[in-house]
Amino acid sequence: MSTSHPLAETHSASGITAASQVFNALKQDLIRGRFTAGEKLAISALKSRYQVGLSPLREALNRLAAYGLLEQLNQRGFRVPTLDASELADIAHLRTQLECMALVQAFQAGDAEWESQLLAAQHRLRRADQTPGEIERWEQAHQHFHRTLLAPSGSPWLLRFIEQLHDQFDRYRRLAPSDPATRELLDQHHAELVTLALARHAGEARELLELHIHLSHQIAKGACPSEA
Amino acid sequence: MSTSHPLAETHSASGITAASQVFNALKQDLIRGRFTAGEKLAISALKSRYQVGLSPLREALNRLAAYGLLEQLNQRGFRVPTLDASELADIAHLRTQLECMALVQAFQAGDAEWESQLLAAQHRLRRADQTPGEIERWEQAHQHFHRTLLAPSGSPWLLRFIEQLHDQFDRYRRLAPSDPATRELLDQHHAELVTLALARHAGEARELLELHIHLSHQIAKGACPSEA
DNA sequence: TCATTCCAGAAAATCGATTTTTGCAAAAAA
DNA sequence: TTTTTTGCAAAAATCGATTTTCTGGAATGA
Repeated sequence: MSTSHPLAETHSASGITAASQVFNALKQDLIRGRFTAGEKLAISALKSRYQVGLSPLREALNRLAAYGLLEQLNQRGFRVPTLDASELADIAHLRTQLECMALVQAFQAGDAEWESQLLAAQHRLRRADQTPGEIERWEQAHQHFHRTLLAPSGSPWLLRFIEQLHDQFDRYRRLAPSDPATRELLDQHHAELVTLALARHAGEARELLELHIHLSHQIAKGACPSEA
Repeated sequence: MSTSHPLAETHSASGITAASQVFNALKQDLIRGRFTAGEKLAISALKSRYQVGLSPLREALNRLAAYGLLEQLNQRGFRVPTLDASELADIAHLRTQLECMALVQAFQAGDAEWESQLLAAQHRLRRADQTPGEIERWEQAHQHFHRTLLAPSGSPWLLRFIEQLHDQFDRYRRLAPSDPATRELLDQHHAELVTLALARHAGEARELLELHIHLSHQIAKGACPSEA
């Protein structure tokens, strides 16, 4: 657990269900690592933290459990999944496989509109700082970049799974320390990916994406409980 | 919608949460096609159909929406997803990719225990009839066979996605008509897959699995709304 | 001493009622 | 006629209270 967290200043953003709001807020907090891995969530605490009633809260918890960001114990509530090096390896490996598939498809289907959106996304990512105060903006730009890169892939289910794995992966990555030099290197990958995308060099892009995920994996490992 | 459906004779099977029970029952009914594709679910009707209160019912609906067996409209409840030929193609294609990946891994990791379980699963599948009265038993044996085939793959997330796609695929397959000759052919595949698995002929098995899914896809197409 | 049973207190799950939102139809205005 | 507004029933979403289940420690018995 961590600091307090008001859900919304302006009471109830119009037309959006309370359950969805808690879902999104909780999802973000889980990915950001605001809860301790393995922690059992006290429902009444969440209730006051997010300022909602039991029903929408429980609906959000159920959705998150189905999504894989929470574990549901039989009659003992919900718990934050633990971090585990072998699971991270599984996630990283699958990400590589699935994202490479989507990348090749995107290269075939991507049109001029996609190219401009990709350039725009990369530009926004470049401009965002990874400084503590701006980290959320950067994270959003980063996610948007990777999403844009693969978007033209005509496979909704593939993109869905990739998104899910990305969220899982980020649980680790955002908790792990990283040095500026490595961050710089990763950011360089983004730029090179754009270049390769515009030129439709699928093979090279594929290799670079593999490398990109592999390096991210190395960093993310830092979040795993130390080995005995 | 269809016929009535009592959830449980013996009120509340011990230790299992009501929400989970509705979840499972609803999930099965959705996969079996007991609801019309595109239908909007009347919550109060489900309430009496499954004999539960609102809270556990809504929790189940939320979980199913996160799983992809329901769509959640903004403030207008839940609807059964429509059947669409292009989505089916996406599902079938992805199944091929993912299951082939898992198959190769399973062939490497599978041990003697796996081999016997696989033989057992295939035997049970052979003995089960696809007659109307026995169809549920066959479906269960069929699912168990495919699950066993890929089980040794060391990738929990891959298996999770495969399971999810399988459920999606079955929504189509179970609605589509099939002739006995084709069914016989598919069942032959199962037997051959076992043979190839025992011999660890990954390449041939891979091709056969591709063919198997492709043929299933052809059948499942029959469930899609007719083209204009 | 160790294992088992029993008993609050706490937490989760569920229910019934209330509040909010939607959908539709009838009335009013253009 | 066509479009917009208004009002009301139906449905969804949410709340507060109740019921059920779990947990850990004290009491009991071996």
